[in-house]
Order: sequence, then structure tokens, then C-alpha cells
Amino acid sequence: MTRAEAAHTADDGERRMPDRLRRLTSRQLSQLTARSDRLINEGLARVDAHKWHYAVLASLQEYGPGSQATLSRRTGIYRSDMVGVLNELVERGLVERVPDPDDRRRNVITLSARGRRRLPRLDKLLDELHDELLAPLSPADRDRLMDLLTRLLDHHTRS
Amino acid sequence: MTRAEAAHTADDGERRMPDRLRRLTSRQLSQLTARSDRLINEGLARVDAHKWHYAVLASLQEYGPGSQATLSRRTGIYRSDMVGVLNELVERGLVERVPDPDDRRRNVITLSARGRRRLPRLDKLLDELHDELLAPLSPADRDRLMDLLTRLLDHHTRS
DNA sequence: CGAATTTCAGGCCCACTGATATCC
DNA sequence: CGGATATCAGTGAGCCTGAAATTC
Repeated sequence: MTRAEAAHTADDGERRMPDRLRRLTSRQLSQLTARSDRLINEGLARVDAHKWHYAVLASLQEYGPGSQATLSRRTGIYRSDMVGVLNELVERGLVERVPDPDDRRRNVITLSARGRRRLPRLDKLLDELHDELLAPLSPADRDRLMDLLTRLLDHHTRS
Repeated sequence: MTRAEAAHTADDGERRMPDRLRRLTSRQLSQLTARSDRLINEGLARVDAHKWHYAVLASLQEYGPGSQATLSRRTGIYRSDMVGVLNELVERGLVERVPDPDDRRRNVITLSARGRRRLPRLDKLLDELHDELLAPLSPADRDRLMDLLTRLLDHHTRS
């Protein structure tokens, strides 16, 4: 039995996480992302939105109309899940889905006037939610975090 | 139609992520964590382990034997999922589960000799996997990342 | 009695796979 | 023909709830 083992006995509700675990970057990442996702999802749910909705709407505004497959590549939403997301967006009148006359396999998805009007509200909400998420960090720290995450992500998406 | 919308047309397989999306810290976090989780899970699976296995074993070595509820609090694994994790660890002979004579509601979980022998191998593997995960970052950058993640996590677990 | 422990049975969300019909 | 597209069905992991049985 090691010293660490001898120092504690079997009973008591130990709440602290072992240092071995807290030192794993992958674990901190997972745990933080769980919190972050919940924060963002709940925030968006309050205005009847999902993060996918925002992803599709923002990509439409930035790059213009596109087929579902194109939107899928732009947003990272799976082609099979895209169907459902677009159904929801069409229901809410935020996008329009019409068959492509030039390629009858495709649908062309367009941002509606209503969708365009909704975007600034979502932008604002997301800003507020990120303020909450990043509350303990200074602006410089937030930039540093973003930079580190982006570098890692770029590295792992290239290969 | 905005300038950005006019600049692109409906066709072509656009692969780049819109800037609006790439600027969301929450999104970068989610995406990176997805990659990270896959990397770690696949790495551990190659030696017939899971991240929970490691969490339990490491916490046992660091704090000594404990009831299932205690382990649950230490590792963050749900009490209902702990049963299955321990079944797997017992099957592999890495821990022992015996009824607590002092409190007959409880089981006492102990690290076996085999479990203690396995831990250094898992430590080494996890180090290698984190090296792969954090490859583009200097040691100083890795510390910075860890520090930022920990500060955020601490902030959000307090409330 | 109320509270804690182990266990089982399930729900929900999400990333992902596979297959099919259609069309280029 | 090979390859892309939209759609549907379904899987599996992860996180979580609820409830039962037992014991403190």
C-alpha cells in the first residue's frame, strides 16, 4: 500500500478529484465542453433555437444559398441529420427549400427574410452566453484560449 | 442580399467553415473535444481499456479503497454507470469488490496487484496520447491551455 | 422515521453508419 | 458506368432520472 493509499480509509464521501485525473488535458476539455454545451443549448432553447439552427443560418448569410450537402460540409452537421434541422428551420419560416432546376438531385436552401431578421438576435444571445462561459477570463486570456484551441483544431483537421 | 452573399453562388462544395462559426469559442471547444475524445478512446481501446477504467484505478491508487458511491464522487462517473464499469474491472481482475462488514449497504472496492501493475502502462499510454493531442503546442503553451481550462472549469463547478 | 447505498431499467441527445432511390 | 445527393432507419456512447431493495 502506498503512502497515498494509507493516508485515506475506505469511508467518507470524498469529493475532490484525484490529481492524476485533473492533470489530464483531455479530461478537462471533456468536462468543460459538457458545461459549455449545456450552457449554450439551454440558452438557445429559451428562444426556440438550437446551435445547428444558428450554424445553418450564419453559413447561409456568409456564403449564400447552397445544397444540403454543401451546407453539411460548411457547418459540420451530418448529411443525415441535416434533413431534420432543415425541416425545423422550414417549419419556423427561417429558410426556404426548393428543388434545384439545374440539378434535380438537389435542393437549394435559401435564407428567408425572417431568417435574416432573426440572426442578429441570435448573435447577441450567443455573445451573452459566451460572456457567461468565459466570465473568469480577461479579454487577453480569451484570445489566448481561442488561439490555442484553433491551433489544435487546425492541426487535427488537416490530418 | 449582403456582399458576402453576393460573392458566392449556390453551387460548389464549400468546405471552409464560416468565420461566424469559427469565432465561437464554444464551438471550437466542442469540435476539439470530439477529436480529443476519439483519440483517447481509440488509444485506450487498443489495450482493452476505457477512460473510466483509468479514472477508477487512478483514484483507488491515489486515495485508497472506497465504496462505489465514493468512487462515483471521486471520478465523476454516475452511480448508475459505476456498476457496469466495476463489473468490467472485476472481470479483468484489476479491482476487488467485497461487501463492507461495517456497513452492509456498501461494497468496498480495492485495487488488486494486477490493477496496480497495469496503472503505469496506462499512465504511459495516456502521456503518449496527450503528446499527440497537444503536438502543435510548446510546453509553455500546454501549461497555458491547462491553466485556462482549469480556471473556467473551477468557475463553473463552484456555481 | 429520513437518508444513504447498490442496482436495474430506461430516456434523451448526438455523432455516426448503412441502405435506398434518384439523378448527374 | 462511377459518383453525388436527399432521405430514412437505426446504433452506440454519454449523461442523466427514477425507482426498488436493503441497511444505517
